[in-house]
Amino acid sequence: MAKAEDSGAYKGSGKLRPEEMIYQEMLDAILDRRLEPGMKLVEEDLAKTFGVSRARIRATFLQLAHDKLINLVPNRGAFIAEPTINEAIEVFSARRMIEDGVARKVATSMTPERADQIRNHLAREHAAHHDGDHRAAIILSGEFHLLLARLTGNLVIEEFLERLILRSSLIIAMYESPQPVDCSHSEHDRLLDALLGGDPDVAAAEMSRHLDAIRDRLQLQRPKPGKTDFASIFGRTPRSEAS
Amino acid sequence: MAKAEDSGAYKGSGKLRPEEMIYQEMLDAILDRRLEPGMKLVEEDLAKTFGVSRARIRATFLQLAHDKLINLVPNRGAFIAEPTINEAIEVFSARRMIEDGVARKVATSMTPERADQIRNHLAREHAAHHDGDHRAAIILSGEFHLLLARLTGNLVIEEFLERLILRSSLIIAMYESPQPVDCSHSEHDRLLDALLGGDPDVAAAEMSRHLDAIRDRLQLQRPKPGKTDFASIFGRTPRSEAS
DNA sequence: GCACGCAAAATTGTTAACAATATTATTGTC
DNA sequence: GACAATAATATTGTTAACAATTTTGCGTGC
Repeated sequence: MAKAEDSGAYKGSGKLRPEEMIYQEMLDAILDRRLEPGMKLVEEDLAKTFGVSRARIRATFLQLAHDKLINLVPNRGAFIAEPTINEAIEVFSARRMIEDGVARKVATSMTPERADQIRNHLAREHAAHHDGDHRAAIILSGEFHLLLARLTGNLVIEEFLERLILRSSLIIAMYESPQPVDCSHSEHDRLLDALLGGDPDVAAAEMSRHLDAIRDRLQLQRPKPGKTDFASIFGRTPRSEAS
Repeated sequence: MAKAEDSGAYKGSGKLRPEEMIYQEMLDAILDRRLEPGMKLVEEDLAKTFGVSRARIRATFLQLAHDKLINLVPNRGAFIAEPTINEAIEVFSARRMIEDGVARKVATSMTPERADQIRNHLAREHAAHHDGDHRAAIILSGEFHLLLARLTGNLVIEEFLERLILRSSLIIAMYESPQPVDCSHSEHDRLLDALLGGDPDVAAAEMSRHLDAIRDRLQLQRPKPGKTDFASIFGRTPRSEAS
């Protein structure tokens, strides 16, 4: 499916290191759910697919495992992560803890230029929604939060939040409700209003509400979705078929 | 100096995976400044020292680089990180942003058992100070913050803060003032009082003050210490010696 | 004496082969 | 026909050798 092709065109000047390219490709596949949670990742298959050595794939695995996007099991291999309900709750709780602080800082250091930057981004979000581009909308929604993190001017926070947002994307892809009631763009509008207000407490409260809302829109009651769990799909216990 | 020896005694049951052992040993060496900032880490030397293959060392490097404790330069190798003054400031700023939230959460979820856990830890900190064990004091001081993170019950926060505290330890080791006025144990006492008070705002304010105090005790005015920067050590510009 | 360039050494990056482990298929037994 | 033991296969873990790159040392010319 997602072979490496010849490529070299869409990545600009072609100076990009192949290792980052592979990481990015796998990332995209995970967030697109072309690679489903629980799926086994065989080193040699991937190596052949990308036309690199196993060692390179192994290094990429380490990176993905560090971001909690795959699980590395000794002697067994790599598997797409299957964030549990509890993990999902903890991730959004952690984000609230951090992004409250982000909102506070951004609210108290607002400038006209920064406000324009945010408005600019929101316009793109609205456009994606208008065009019905669900995938772009999800990505832009994440990048909105990343933009706020960047406005704090703190690279440490920015980098950590970037990873946490990626992890959130996997969680959302895994637990989102069948009919995506994705009204988060209007929540982002409200967030901008709060940030422009300049009151750190109000901004933090609005951020908390927003992140809780995202979490609450998820279908976090199912015991464990994903993978090829036919038993849950067909609502019966497995039995052997007649040969 | 820090050879692997035969070892096997101090790591308990001996079931510990060697990869984690190597990471831990290198970590200790970095925080002890047996490995100085800027120092080159040659793969083969380390491989022979620890009696493992270069591949294993390479994997360990990736982990350390992810924690920002070493720098990985393509085709050049690995170097002990030299956090800049700006990085130091950002790390403590990030910690304040996060640990304010931690303090808030701990203050509002305090129980007698948890209070005892904290008091228990403080007793160990005091003991280390009393014994003049500087190294133990620094480690325990970091673990105090980690304990609070653990009390939030959020593994995401705990793991991130663990890395940030390690990074802080490197920064402190690099920038601490010659005469270590390490009065942070009394600040931890005050922090406990604030947490017991139950007021989240008070607890957060006390945490902010404490982290700012640590930062302010650092000698963050020097342009760039570490390495073999003879020019700054001898206060003169380099010149060639007569052969 | 100093700068430049070239060659040698050291070091990292990569590949391929081998060993250890886990998974799957097969066979035999009840 | 179901279950257990065993062999065959597939996959991961590890090692060693080779290629590419950088660093170092040396010599030459100015």
